[in-house]
Amino acid sequence: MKQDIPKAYEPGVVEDDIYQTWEQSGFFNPDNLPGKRTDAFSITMPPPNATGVLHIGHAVMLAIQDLVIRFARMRGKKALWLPGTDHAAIATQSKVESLLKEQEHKTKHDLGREQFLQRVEAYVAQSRNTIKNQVKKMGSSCDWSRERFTLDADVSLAVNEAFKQMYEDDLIYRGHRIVNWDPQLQTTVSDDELEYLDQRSPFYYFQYGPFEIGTARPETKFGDKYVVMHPDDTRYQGYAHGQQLELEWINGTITATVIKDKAVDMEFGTGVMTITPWHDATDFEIAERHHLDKEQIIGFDGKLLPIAREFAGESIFEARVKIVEKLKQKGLVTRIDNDYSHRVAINSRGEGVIEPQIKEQWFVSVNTPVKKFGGKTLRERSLEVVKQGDITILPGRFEKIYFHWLENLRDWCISRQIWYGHRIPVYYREKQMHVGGELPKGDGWEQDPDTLDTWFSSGLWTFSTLGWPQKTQDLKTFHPTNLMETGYDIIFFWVARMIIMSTYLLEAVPFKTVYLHGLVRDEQGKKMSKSLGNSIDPLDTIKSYGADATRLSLLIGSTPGNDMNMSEAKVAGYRNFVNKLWNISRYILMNVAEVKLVEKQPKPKTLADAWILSELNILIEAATNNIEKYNLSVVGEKVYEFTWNKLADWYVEIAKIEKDKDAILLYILQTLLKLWHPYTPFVTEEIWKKLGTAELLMIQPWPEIQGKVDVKAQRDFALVQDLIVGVRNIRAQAKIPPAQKLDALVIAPKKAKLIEEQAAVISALARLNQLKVAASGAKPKESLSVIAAETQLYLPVSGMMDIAAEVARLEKEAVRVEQFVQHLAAKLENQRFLERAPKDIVDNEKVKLIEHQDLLEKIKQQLASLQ
RNA sequence: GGGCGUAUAGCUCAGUUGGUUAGAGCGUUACAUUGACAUUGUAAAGGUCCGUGGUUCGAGUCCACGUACGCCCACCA
Repeated sequence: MKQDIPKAYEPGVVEDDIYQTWEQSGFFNPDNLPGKRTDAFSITMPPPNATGVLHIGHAVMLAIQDLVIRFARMRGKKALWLPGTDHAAIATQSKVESLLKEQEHKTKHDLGREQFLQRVEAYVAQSRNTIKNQVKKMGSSCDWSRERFTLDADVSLAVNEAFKQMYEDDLIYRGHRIVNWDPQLQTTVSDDELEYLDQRSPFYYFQYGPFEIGTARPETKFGDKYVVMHPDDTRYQGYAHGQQLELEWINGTITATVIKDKAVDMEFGTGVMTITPWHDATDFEIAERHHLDKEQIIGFDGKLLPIAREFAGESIFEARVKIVEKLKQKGLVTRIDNDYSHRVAINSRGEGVIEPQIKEQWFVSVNTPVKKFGGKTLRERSLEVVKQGDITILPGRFEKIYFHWLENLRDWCISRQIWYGHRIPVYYREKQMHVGGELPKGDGWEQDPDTLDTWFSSGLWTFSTLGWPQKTQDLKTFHPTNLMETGYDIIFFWVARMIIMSTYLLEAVPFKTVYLHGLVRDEQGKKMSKSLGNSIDPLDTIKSYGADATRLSLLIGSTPGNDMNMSEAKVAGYRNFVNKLWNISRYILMNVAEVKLVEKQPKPKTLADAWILSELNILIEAATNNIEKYNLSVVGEKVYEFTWNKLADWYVEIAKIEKDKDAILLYILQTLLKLWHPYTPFVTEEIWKKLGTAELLMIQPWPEIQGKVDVKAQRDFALVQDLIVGVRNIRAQAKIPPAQKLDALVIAPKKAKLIEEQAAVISALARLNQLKVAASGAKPKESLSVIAAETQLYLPVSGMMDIAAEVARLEKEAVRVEQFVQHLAAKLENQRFLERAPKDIVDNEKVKLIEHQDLLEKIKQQLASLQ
């Protein structure tokens, strides 16, 4: 039955329909998969922000995870890819705040907590579907029936339970600490969410009693009554720790105390500094060490407090200038360095300049011994599971980075002063405190106004999505998950936190393998950004080139941990390939007598058959092994190479000459569609439909090797290729049209002794030339048989020149091969090599020697026949 | 300041515990081509594998130092 198949593949026409078919089949849900499936394979999708739009970073994550999960599904696993969205507390809240300001000129305080949160929820509900539909555009085969949102009731329950358990185990405590305070968003910001801007600003030197101190922040100096120096600093040996000095300062005479502490850098400035413990983390630590007073200078609104007297109520930037002026008048300014550059911390989620402040916050203690870890701490346990190999991080070098980070990890501040998010499950009534998710009985209980750091709930994501703390069947089946695939930029934010939470709460790792993909950059390797105008929108490329081409361009040429460059030209290139695959299929389907499924590998009848089937088997094995090892790019390249350079360029061409290849062509096509499916699900599924089966490709079993790899066929076919290409070149140089008959002769000699036949072709070419050059017109005396008769038709006199070129090429080749043979022979006589090199390498070299001696012999024969 | 990387063709990058005579895609050039392919084919040109030493029978691969670039972390007031 001949089918009418369009000449070009049009992704835009078919992709949405195919996705719908997949979704309706129910096979995204592992419970519906056919057959008996005992092994589970699960991936939890890193949840995109609910209010976001799909960007290229999501696209790469979806492409990789979909590939892996489709592979697992085809290999007969109970494959679950659990999708979700994240509430992204700070980002979402500030987005809604700015909308409110723009549209209604209101702040969140005008609405109040309850109303404002309703607005946020409405906004989230409306934009959540957008990203969900965009995820589908990529072809993501995730189980939407298990989709979770980080603020879902059951997920929140897990969050409260985790908090409670950790509190009861003394792993969560409340304390005063320096936090990064964002006066603009009125919230604390975690260390990981800080960004630094290089700034050039004046650096002032002031006279502070007998000392000269330097600062870039004069406005914090009101309360400075401790002067600190290094205990080993010989310049200040005359001053003793604890010594008190009377001195003139901004607002009159004060008493300063000398503190000796090793935190001071003797090389920096004058080696003396005053400290402001309330607004500087280093100073805070010094103050803690020596039990010094801490005074707040700057309010949470970023304005100076009454301690600043006449400057009270002014912003730090206004006050800075005035204070310097006042000190100048008092003659206390010794010099000003206008060329001082330092870094200013800002909130990466907003724009506020960070002001360190002391606040009462909730913390997770990473250094408290945990009973169930036999006294190990959360930090130590998290290090251990990776060191022991319970978790593998790809690429390996990130394990080092992970260790380094954990070894230096400090307590984790988990409270945030924003409204949107998981509210801290703690209730207060006068001096009573109740920890737990439910409002305690009785009147007058107030819940803590703060919310939890997003990463606290994200840390539970692999199991809160599976029903924990309930002991669900899903949790039992799918946890620990098999793969966590995410960008290397959030290894600390998220990956480490998941390991901490899961090892503690479940006493199990959250995942067995971590695959960290790189950043997607533009073709010059620059970061993509809207302002540069160099970003590629995956939704655009899907529209113009198709989801399959978009996926390929993200999958091939990308290795874990390394950034990859992306350009529209690259996507266009893969669109060409997808179209090539389409046309190969089109040709096969239109030219076979009967389209049908061929499950068993047909018997090879000719050299070309044996060769292509061997190549296919090699490909199947390489693809399977490498996907299992997450060498995803390599597999794409190999299958690509097979499809284009082996199947299309050679085997399909040969099939035009040799007949009776329907079964093999169909078998190869089917196998290839399966191999491609995890990479390019849409086009393969579309072609599969035309094979006359009602079953979906997505649940077909992954191909297995059938039959043996015929090494001899591979070697012989390589010679055939050389011969054909050589003859074509000769003809091309002599401007003679290609000869299909000649190709046919070489590809399918009538006799079995293939190589000899080829030699005969060569020798026939040479002989004919000689004869023609002789211009005698004499008939060849020896029987050149059919070969000569055929070649005669095409071979020109001028071909003699090309024979000379061929001889030159072969001679050159002979020299090179001979050199190599000598090299190998010498090596095999080298005692040290024989003693020291591993046995398999020695054997390998012996085999190579024989092979190359053989090859040299053949080249010599060819040469002889030409001369 | 501490840590982790990268340097291979004009461009983007592979190169698997050291073992052929270093590869691919794109681009360039030549030739062929209207075909299953307006998205095709065959080939060619193009390399000091950043530099200098070292280990080894053998180094793009391992080591040391240097140079250039990138990223992450950090308490220099």
